[in-house]
Amino acid sequence: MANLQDVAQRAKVSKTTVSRYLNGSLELPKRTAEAIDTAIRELDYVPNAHARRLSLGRSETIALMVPDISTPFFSTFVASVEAEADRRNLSLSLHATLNRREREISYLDHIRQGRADGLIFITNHAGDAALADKINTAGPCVVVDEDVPAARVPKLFCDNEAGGYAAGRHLAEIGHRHFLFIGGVDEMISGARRHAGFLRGVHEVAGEAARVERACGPYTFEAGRSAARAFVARGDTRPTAIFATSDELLIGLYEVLRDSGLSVPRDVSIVGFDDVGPLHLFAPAVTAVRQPVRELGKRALELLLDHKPEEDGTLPQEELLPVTLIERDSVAPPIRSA
Amino acid sequence: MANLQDVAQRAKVSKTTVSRYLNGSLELPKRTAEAIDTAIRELDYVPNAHARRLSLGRSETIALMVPDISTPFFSTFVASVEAEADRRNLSLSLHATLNRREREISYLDHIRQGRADGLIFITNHAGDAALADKINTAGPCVVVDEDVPAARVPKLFCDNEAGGYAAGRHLAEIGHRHFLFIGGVDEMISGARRHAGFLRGVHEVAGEAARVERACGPYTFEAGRSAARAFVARGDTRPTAIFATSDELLIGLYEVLRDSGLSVPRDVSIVGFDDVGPLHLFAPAVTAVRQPVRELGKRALELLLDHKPEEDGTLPQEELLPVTLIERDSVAPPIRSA
DNA sequence: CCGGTTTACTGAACCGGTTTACCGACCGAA
DNA sequence: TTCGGTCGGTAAACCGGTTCAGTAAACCGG
Repeated sequence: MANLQDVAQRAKVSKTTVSRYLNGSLELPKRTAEAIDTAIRELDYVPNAHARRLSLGRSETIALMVPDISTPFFSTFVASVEAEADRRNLSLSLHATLNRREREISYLDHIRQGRADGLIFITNHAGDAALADKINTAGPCVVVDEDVPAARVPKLFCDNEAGGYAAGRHLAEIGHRHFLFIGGVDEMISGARRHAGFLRGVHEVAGEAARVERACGPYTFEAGRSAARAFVARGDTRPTAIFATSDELLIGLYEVLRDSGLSVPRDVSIVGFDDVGPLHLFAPAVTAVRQPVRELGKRALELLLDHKPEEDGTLPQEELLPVTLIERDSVAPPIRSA
Repeated sequence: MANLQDVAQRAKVSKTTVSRYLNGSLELPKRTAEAIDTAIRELDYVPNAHARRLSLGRSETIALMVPDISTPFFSTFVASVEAEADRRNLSLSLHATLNRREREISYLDHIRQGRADGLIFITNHAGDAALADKINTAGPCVVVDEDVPAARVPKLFCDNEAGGYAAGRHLAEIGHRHFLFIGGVDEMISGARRHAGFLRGVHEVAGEAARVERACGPYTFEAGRSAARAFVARGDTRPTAIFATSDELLIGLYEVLRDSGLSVPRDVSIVGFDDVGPLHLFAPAVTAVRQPVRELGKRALELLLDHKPEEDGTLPQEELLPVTLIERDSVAPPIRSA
């Protein structure tokens, strides 16, 4: 393959000239410019990205770390980051961590190796100090969706508290007084904030009469199924409304409920969270708090690229994107008084 | 940041020694090895990936081009490729083409720039000669899921014909004689083969009595909706069974049917294709031909890495992965005789 | 004590760009 | 005639690894 030198030789100029001409740091008279253009065409010259990157010290690539790519939430997120990256002529290097710490840490080293100029980081487990430390020293990074508390980098979340609040109010206003909140452990802000918001919404409407139970767990199908099985097994002491705080939890929940003979929303009302999958086609269509996933992706990249490292000693900002409650058919007034 | 030279100096050896030691091309006595290890630790040395790549002439990265990342089918595919790439210590560079030729072509140039050592290419429109030419000259590449006819590279598809056949037989065996096939234009092998298989399956069971109509179009929600609207508008001359040949088509179809008052499977039986989304939770649960998406991703990378460029002049192989018909609740015998 | 082998390393070229610092020719003005 | 400035470039260092082709010293058998 032809390189700069070959082009220069053929155009009877120096490497420097060709390089500067191509980067626009040198105006050339028409004759010379044409000679170079011709040489490039004839040799089918394509610049070598590695040489360029080594020389420039950057990779024109940003890395994206997510727990799993195949879930609708993350894949939509990835798609929106990719679109924004492409708009800026950046490559996107994608890594699935499967929520495992050692993978997260090893990928963080990739950044230091120069494989990426910046990182958008999503984890789904409560971060620890070692992880935060890696993040703080890895280079440009933004943390999205779930907090890593000790990380001193820009952060971007959806408004989890407001989402929980909307779900809580909605269910309480329609008459429910006994609730099951599924998902999230308190170390994770999405769980803690959705829960706090839910409590606030419920109590604001229903006062102290309301009872909110909680089934903690990760945002997985299996956690949804297992919470649902426990729910079904309780018989008449069951809450009348469930807030399933992720699409996966909701799907697991739906699977078990559908097999259990319980009917939604007659026997139990349900509100979901995320609303990225085709929840409107489920039986019945699911009322859910919708996360602005595409905006999340776009904004994450903006934050990453526009953020200037702490000018003073202040902490980088934490930004919240608004959520929306989408009403469908999975919520109705309670029949039983539980 | 420390580089190889710094490490060498500190360990009182040469760059060469450190480099070869790290790459395992040199055995060292314990004392020297320890000196180097210590120097690396003390300087917090991390090798520079760009320098390494330039020197080695490869990028330890493979590129993946898909039309869209956010659909369940592609995101699952991406996830499986990523997993396999990670297992082999390769980075994955992700690109969404949005099915646009100029994007496909421009990304293909990335390969020649050395940004990736190989490419897994998926397109969703009938490829043309210019595209095939780019593919043939871009470097290591495999074409997956949909054909680019003139490309002389390994190809990997699911067994579309067998999938169509299974769907056709299944619907015919249960009593249907009048069908609507939705999706795919004939220039695309997935469409052509699914259609051919469907016809074969139907006619094998129902003989010449069977009528198969076809609504061509891309694999999109909107095409599904529009085919469904046309279907609903026909009133009593409607076919009694529909084969919707992608998850997106199926979802569009379901949306319109659900609003139209037609009931599945009483008024119309439906078989889908892909079966990646949570089709088992739809109302009613969808009978569908399942593609082995994860195997597709894993195998694609294997083909890419293990394929040696045409040893003789023969065309690289085309490989087919088997599909499965998953029976659920969207198929029943026809009521009306249409 | 000599020649050959092994051990333990090393110098310098090379990958292919970018960039700094500088140079020679020509032109217009003083 | 000489000085300064613009035009049109260029030589060479640099980015940070890998690797070919050796070499110096120790060792060892005869």
